[in-house]
Amino acid sequence: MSQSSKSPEPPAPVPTSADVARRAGVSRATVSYVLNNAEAVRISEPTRRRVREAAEELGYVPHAAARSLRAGRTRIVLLPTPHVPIGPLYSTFLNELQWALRRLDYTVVQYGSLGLDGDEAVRAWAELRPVAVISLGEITLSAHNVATLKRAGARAVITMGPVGVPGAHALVMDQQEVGARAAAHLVERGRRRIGVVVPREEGLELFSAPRLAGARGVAGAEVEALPMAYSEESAAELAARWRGLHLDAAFAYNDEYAMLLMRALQDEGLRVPEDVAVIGADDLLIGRLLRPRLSTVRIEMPTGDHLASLVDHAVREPSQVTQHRDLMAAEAVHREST
Amino acid sequence: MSQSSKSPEPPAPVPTSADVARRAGVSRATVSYVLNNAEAVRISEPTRRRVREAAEELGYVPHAAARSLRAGRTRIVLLPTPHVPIGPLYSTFLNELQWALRRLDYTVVQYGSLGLDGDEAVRAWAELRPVAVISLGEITLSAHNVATLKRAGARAVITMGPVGVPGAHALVMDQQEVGARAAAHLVERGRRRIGVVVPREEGLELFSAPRLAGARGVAGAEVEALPMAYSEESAAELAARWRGLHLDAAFAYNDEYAMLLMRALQDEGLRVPEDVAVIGADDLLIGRLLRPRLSTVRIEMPTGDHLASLVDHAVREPSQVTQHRDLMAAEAVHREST
DNA sequence: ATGCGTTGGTTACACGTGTCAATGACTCGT
DNA sequence: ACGAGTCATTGACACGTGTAACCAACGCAT
Repeated sequence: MSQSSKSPEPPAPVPTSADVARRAGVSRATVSYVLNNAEAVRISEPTRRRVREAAEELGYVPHAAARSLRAGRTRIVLLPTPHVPIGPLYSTFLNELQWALRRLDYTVVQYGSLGLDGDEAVRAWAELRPVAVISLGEITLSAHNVATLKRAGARAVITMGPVGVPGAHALVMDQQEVGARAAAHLVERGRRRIGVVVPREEGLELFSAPRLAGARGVAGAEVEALPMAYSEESAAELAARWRGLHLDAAFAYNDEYAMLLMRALQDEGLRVPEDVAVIGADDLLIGRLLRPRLSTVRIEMPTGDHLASLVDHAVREPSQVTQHRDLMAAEAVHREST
Repeated sequence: MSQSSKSPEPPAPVPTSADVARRAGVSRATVSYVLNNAEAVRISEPTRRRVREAAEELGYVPHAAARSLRAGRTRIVLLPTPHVPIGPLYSTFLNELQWALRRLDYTVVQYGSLGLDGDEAVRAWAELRPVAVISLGEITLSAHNVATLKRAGARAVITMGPVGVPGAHALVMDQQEVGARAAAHLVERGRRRIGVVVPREEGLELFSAPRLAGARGVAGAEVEALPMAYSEESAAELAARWRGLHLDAAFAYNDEYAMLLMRALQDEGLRVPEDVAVIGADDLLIGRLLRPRLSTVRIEMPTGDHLASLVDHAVREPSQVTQHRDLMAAEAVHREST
């Protein structure tokens, strides 16, 4: 609509610091000094003003790539995110983390592995020369991978997977704990045969597999894996054949899956918790809205700000010693469904 | 633990293409040609092999910043995200979008406005020289802002807010429609005095305000705004004073808020839908689990792939004509709570 | 007049890459 | 034997920035 003039396409090249210099009648170096508030060099106040005005008038914006090329380092934090919504708990955590990093003046780059194998994915990451990498464990990186990243300028490599990697700071978040707490809770309350609901959705194995394994490891519990998709149909289908499974308890990947299953079981005429105990995970608020109220496993996640400042610290002080911290705490919360 | 040698700190500088050239015994130009599979120039097969091997052995990884500096353009898509979890519907949409963009070989950069005013935020964005910007409307950008971004190399500026911006491709997503549909549905069913639940959480006004306004615009409805936080306490508090409000219906920002309120109302002894009709929005799966089943407004969002390919198209063919497309369709879904 | 510190600025290089134009080495047709 | 034409490769420049080293002019005491 508001097409400019008839001018065909002189794309009005983006102004550089040289343009600013010309306009202010000074050298490019002076421009750089002024705009970066360099204190080591003395520039007279009138000149400073002229430069600032020229920059303003031209709408000058420095070129981040050129800048970090010259500097030899970036402020990029790479955050390879899984390509499936992991659940509300992690979504909010990631969101929080991003903002905390942004506040510390980092540039957060989302980068998926995109089906590449580990080495290729890491190479792709390294191209950006990130100053830090926070891997959630979508791809498990080898010691060699960590070395590659570090040589490419990464001063901190943080893995949040279930297992630490040599050379990387590890924030171990062992999802097994979640499964273990849930199963233990059920066993305590006299249940023996536990069905563990495993999402059919791809990409969630990263979290669901350890949770299942954790449940398996609890003494006194026989567990059976039950694949189920996140849909009413799938839940109904599972509920329909429930009686034949001879289970007295269910532990679902998630409160959402647990709610879905519990409703389907009730619709099937099964009583919760008398006939079957149901427990979820993540302690979502909505889990408390059903009746009976859903028992769950509360997970103590590190706060986004905390992790961000930890990253920041690691960047400033690239301590040789690779720290391992266990940041996960999980505890069963008894409500009414168990 | 596995501290390397006693070597103090020779940080083993990251290898450049010059290093590869030296090792392969060729010039840097050749390396570039080989590694980029340049077809215009013919390089003998043996040389190609030598170069590839040298690169492999050194673990050479090109420097993205240098590359895009030279190229004069990037593949960065800037995605300024609101700093509050907007809701499951949008979370999954954004996630989908990111992956779709990644598949098209774009680099997605999350960048928050960080409390800066519009101009400053846009300047910060422009530093990255993104090839495209997808604004969700967290900050409303002026025509001047769009011009700034375009001069900085953005070939597509896409706003998803409620209103188009001159110069930008606009994917209008008018949230008012949602409120209007909800209110109309309630009026149709004989309700007159509608309480609209508005989240207390900051940052959601972006979505909640238009939805409220949309409800206000419906003839035959008296609407009252009811602030409520996303917590059981807040919901209970609102429910406790419900009778005094003399309302016969509630429209909540979200299915989640609706569920929270509905449960609180029921706990207060009010019958749904007899005493009060409740309708939510976003058509979340869990909304169907409560009894009565929650009525809602289903929102037809563009798929992530669709938007991504639209971005891609806009980047390749920077059509002068700025398109406006209305991508939002909303319809009320009647279940049991209204 | 010479030496010297201070003020206010500039010149020149480096960062790592892509690519145009030029250059040898070889083959070939006459 | 000699220019014409391919083949394989290289030298040199540009992209936009930050900063160390240098320099002109000035004031001022020797």
